[in-house]
Amino acid sequence: MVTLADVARRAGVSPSTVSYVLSGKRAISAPTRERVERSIRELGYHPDLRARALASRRSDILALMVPLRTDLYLPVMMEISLAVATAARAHGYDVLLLTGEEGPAGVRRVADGVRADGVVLMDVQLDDARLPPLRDLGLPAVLIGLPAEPAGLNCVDLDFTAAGSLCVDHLARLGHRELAVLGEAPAVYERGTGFAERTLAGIRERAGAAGMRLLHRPCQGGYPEVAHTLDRILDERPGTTAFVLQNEHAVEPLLSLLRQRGRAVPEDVSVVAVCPDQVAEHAPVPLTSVSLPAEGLGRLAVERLVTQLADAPGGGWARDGVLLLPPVLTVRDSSGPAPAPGPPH
Amino acid sequence: MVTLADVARRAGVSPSTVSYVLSGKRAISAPTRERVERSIRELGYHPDLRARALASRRSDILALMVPLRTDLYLPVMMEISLAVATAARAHGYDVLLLTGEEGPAGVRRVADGVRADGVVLMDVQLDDARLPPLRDLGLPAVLIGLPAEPAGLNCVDLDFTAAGSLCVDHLARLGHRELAVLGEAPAVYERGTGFAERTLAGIRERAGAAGMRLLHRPCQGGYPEVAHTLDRILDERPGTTAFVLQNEHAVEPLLSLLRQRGRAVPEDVSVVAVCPDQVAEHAPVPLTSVSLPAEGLGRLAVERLVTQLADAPGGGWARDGVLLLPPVLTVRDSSGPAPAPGPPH
DNA sequence: TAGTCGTATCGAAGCGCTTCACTGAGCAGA
DNA sequence: TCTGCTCAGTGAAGCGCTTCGATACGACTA
Repeated sequence: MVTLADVARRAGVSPSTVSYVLSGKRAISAPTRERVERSIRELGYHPDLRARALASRRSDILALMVPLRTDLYLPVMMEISLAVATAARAHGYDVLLLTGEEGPAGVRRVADGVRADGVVLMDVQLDDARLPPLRDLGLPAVLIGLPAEPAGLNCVDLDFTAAGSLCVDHLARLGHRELAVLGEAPAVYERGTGFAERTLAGIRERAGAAGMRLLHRPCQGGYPEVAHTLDRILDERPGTTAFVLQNEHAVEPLLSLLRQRGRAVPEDVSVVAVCPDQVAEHAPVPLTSVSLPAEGLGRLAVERLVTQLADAPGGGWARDGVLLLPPVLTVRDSSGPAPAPGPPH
Repeated sequence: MVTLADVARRAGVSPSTVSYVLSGKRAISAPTRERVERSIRELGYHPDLRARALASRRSDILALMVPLRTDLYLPVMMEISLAVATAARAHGYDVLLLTGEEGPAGVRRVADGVRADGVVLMDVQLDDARLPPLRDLGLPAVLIGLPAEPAGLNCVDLDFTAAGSLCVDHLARLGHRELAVLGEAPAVYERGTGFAERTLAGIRERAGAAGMRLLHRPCQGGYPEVAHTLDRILDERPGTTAFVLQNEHAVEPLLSLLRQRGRAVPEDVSVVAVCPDQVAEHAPVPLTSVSLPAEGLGRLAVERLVTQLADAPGGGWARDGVLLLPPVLTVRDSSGPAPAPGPPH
């Protein structure tokens, strides 16, 4: 193994000089730099990152805690993770992959063992058990999601409240008066996952303002579950002409079942979803949707974390707090004017 | 920060003793061990993993290279990744997340910088550019997938050839004589992704032996693409009564389109898929399928890598070479006896 | 000409842990 | 009684890099 000392010897300089050439933290004359660089090239030297991490007290590693859940939509989690990895690399960091399974213990492990300089947390609950250790240990962090108490925390998320409002605005403008929300799985609400609640809050508020009737039903993905939920909705509110959908697993079943029930989309019923563009575009009927900017969230999280690390290497707290991305609604084929009131189906 | 030296001082022993208590590499008398352990507890000591990595020449980190592709089925990649992370933790390792984007350079970076003790490679091509650096640098590795030249490499994969055969056997036994294969996206074949070819080989061989007519069409996911491919197939071979499906993105569209075309599943047409059980179970018609054991592959890869590291810490090559998991076919609702020959549709 | 400053480089002291060679003490066998 | 073990524990030398003074030297200023 070639070490920095070998490089120094061959270049006829001291090790510190080589180090400074590498880090650029001190001025080095052109001829010396050249000699060192040649020596590096000729020996095929690569710095040992472990030694660097120990001496410099920074590992150039970011930890990423990915949820290990079956009720979330994996492609979104995957896309965020890959965006985090890619963005981190672009900033010279590597990414350590932790699973949500580890919970607060994982945060402690990383902080205590100084494995990473900072951490990105996904799938943040309103009352997230990982936050106390984060605060105690002063580990620089960015959350993708919004806890109940975000004070002093660096958070990034889609503005789901505004997203919900946006969906309702769109439907209200089209003349719809009876709205049903097909939400995430019950477990998602039960464990206090903020984004589901926030979307609903946005929907509720705007529906109330617009004088629309509203029904909300959590819903597991899968045909039988969606069928059951849909039938209940149509039974209780036969006049429902609009759906807001926040569960990627329910997209195919819902569209398929609506057709089976004889409701044409968008002629009889409009559907607006909150989901990734890819899902909206590839649905049997391309969906009018508010896009879930998975890639953007991942990238943003890394950028904020990197900034934080540069500003306060020790682990000072974030300056800018919460950043909510404004939602964007794209009109596709699944939404249209409310049908003229006619005889119930 | 509490260091090992602090612990030693408080316990009244030398640092090496503390180290040995921690690692268990030497016998320590019960009373001494107790004193050290108490001292650790009282000081809240946690070893600095960077320092440990430097001194012990192992980082207890495994690198995982995840593909960054849009034509693969993300949930499978995600499931494998999470299984790798979980299994690694169970063996005391952390996981470094690399993206396929980095290619051979990523392998070099990890090896040169000694960031990880070994690497798990996903999405292995027949002629994979990451293998030469792997061999040159002697980095312990396990591939999930099978390259063209697996000699001396530690590989884990589903036996896709056998999986293909199994599908055909099942259909042949049900009396089907005309078979169509809806494969992965063309790009997947073009870049030489072994598993797609191997499945096809298994199908071809067995179809030939059974005297079945066979048609293979690569197919992108999505409705328009599947519709186009399906129509071509039914046009060229109107008598087709059986489909083998190897593209998760095509599941919903295919079933939906078959129904639209007036072909009942399984009465008129049987469909057998190679896909994760979850996909098969949640399809509109639960699919007879050969399961893709994503979780198992991830776990297995880690176990083999960990074994390899224990056996030959320096990075000797694997002993057992290639391990192909036997495929398992589960009969569900999408396959049935071939319909009696009748007038073409 | 002496004093001052800035620049380029060096030396050495770490970073916190592991590990090897060694020391004593206790004990069995001869 | 002496030898030869084993068992517990110690000390010190690293692991390969960073970083903080200190130094040497030429160029300016006064």
